[in-house]
Amino acid sequence: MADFLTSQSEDFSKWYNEIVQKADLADYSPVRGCMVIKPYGYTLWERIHDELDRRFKATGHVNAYFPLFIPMSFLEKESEHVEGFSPELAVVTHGGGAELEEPLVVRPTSETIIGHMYAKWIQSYRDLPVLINQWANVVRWELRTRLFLRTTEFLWQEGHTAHATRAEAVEETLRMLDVYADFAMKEAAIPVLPGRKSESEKFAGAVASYTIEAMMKDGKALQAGTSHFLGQNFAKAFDIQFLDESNVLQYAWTTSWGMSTRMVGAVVMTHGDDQGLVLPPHLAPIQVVIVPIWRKDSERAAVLDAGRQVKQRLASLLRVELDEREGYSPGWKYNDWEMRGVPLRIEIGPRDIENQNVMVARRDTPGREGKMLVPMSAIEAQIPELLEAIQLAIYNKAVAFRDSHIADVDSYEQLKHAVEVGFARAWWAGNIEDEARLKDETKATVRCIPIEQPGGKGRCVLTGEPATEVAIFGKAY
RNA sequence: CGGGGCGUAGCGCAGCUUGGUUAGCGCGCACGGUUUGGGUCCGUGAGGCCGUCGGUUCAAAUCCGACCGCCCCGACCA
Repeated sequence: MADFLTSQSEDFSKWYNEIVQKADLADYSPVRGCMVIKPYGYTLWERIHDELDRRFKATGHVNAYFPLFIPMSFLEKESEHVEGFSPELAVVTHGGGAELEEPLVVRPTSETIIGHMYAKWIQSYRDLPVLINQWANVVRWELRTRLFLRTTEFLWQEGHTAHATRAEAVEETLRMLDVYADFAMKEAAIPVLPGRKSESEKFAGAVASYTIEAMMKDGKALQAGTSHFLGQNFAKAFDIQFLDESNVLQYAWTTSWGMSTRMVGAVVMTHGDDQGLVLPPHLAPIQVVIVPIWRKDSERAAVLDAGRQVKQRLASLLRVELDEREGYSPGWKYNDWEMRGVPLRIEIGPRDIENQNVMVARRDTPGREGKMLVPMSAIEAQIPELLEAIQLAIYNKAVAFRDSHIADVDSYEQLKHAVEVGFARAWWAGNIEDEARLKDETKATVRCIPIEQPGGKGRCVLTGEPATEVAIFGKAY
């Protein structure tokens, strides 16, 4: 594996683009910055969708769908919100062959239109909480794009909730942050740092934004999911009011939270290697691929039959495919599935049938060390276990990488050095101006103020003033 | 919008400096055979308005100009 910490960022881009291409995840579209997600890439997104959706349902959320078009005036109702998003809006000015009276914005996010609907739906404290999620596409006209990480249009889910009290809304915000962190760690095997966004990095219109930050293989930070406490800002802008138990008119407290197709990019950049994609077993659309091997036509039937039997025995336990393609050598197939990141490969040939075993190869351990013989009788017991072992192994590897590239620093000089090869962790009491200075001088930003704090007091790494919190600093995507 | 690179077959590229046969190579694709335990090998074949427009010239992929587009690095980015 090439070391991207010391190399140019062009090299990392090249490596990343190659994996996306080799693994057959996505393609460029005729429209600049818009990505075509190919079938295999989409199955990966479906896995992410399913795992997240399961968690949303388990926390009492339901799905709904809101329109793609939002009247421009809706965005203008929340001043910070429109200010934050206006540079990146796609605006529809014509429809039905005529100029529209009011331009329509292609949603960059849906707080406004959902806020408008919630105002109609919420009258009483009995209507609360409203816990709705939508799976949708959004458009943000970014100047510079990157497959999966920042595309003009992307798929995501956005949850929007309304609550009767501030405490409930704050609790919801943190609960969903926790859902994201849990998903990232347990399913995507990506270690993340949950924390609060700094003032300058928070969502336009939020009271507080929370994030899970992951470290990519070049030491840069990727915001992998966000959860916002919106206070009463949007409720006031859209008149989301209700009568409480004592017949007093109150503004609701709202939250929003989202995770996007960017997660696919995060998986690539966290686990991928020179050979291609490496997928965590829990997310892999295909967890095990069986490659049949035969030399003579006379062996073909028996080998395929054995392959089908193995597939059938495993099918109820995991996602398994048998590669029956004609005209490709086993070596070619190995390579093909390795590029696609399939965690386990089972090879079955005449020798294996004779010895009543199968050759199993781990994607996360290339070469001979990743190969082992498993008795045919033990596959139901051992293959799922192996997948769990891989899931754990790649997570631990990612944790080890990240932790060895986070430096605790207590001087600005050390911070500058640390963010060149990873994250820095230091006391922070800076304001927006200090953050701007930090970015100018180091290209790094406050990635988050972690939920887990060491306690005690220190001196701000930039200004030297007293500080009560530590922050994570790094360069971001 | 600034800096750099590049537009030639589906993909990756050579040819351009010094204009001149029918524009080439690798991969991929189609067909036939051969092979299959780490990307088999051989043969045959299909596939091109050389980014667009204009200029110079007897003659332009090649020289000149303009434009368009793409990639990378910045700026921008909850």
